[in-house]
Amino acid sequence: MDIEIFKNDCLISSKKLDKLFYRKNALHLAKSLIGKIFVKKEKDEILGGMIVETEAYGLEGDLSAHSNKGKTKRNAPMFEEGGILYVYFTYGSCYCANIVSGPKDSGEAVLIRAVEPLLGIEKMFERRKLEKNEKNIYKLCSGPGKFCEAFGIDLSYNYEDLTQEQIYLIEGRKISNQEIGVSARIGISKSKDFPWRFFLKNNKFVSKNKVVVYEN
DNA sequence: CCAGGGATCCGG
DNA sequence: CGGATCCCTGGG
Repeated sequence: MDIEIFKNDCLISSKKLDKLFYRKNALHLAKSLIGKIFVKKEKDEILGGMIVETEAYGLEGDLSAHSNKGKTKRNAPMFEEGGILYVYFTYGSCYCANIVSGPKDSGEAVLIRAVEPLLGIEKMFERRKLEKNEKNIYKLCSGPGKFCEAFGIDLSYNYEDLTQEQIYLIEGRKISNQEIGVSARIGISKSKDFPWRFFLKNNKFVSKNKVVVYEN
């Protein structure tokens, strides 16, 4: 079963991304994930959204990465080969989803910080317990915890293989380098100034715009 | 701005 | 063990 997504009346390529796509390092992956479509198939529903904001974690010298002090039970997915999900629970309230990158044992991942909802929007309003109106569309997935809540992602999706049928990414629209903004990552206290956050410029679905933006 | 919330990690 | 911290969110 193939799916079709229309955005601005243009059919977006539905080519599923393969294992090789996820093997690159987290910084490179974080940037190339912008514009890709995250797809989750449920029992009687398909959820989809364009990734508009990401952060890279776990490369050399990154003190804020969960993997920075070696493998533990929680961060173990980060040490798998790229192409699976790493989901964790934080602040006693929400889940965050990362896409594991690089070869096995590299300890790298990319946090999905925001997506632009495209499919299954009704369901997302339901899960996020938001009144359905124009303004609230921007609150559905504009943060890592919000995204997981809207898409129904919890610990049962930890280690989920993105080359399988339930959750995967498709090609989406081609994004040029000039369309991608760069900044420091949000909500961390170590390795604060690393310019490892990427987002689609002028997109209303990114989580925060009030951050220092670096030259790309 | 701030408090809630629970898992995880680290030092004693 | 306890206490601090945390890739956050929602409500002032």
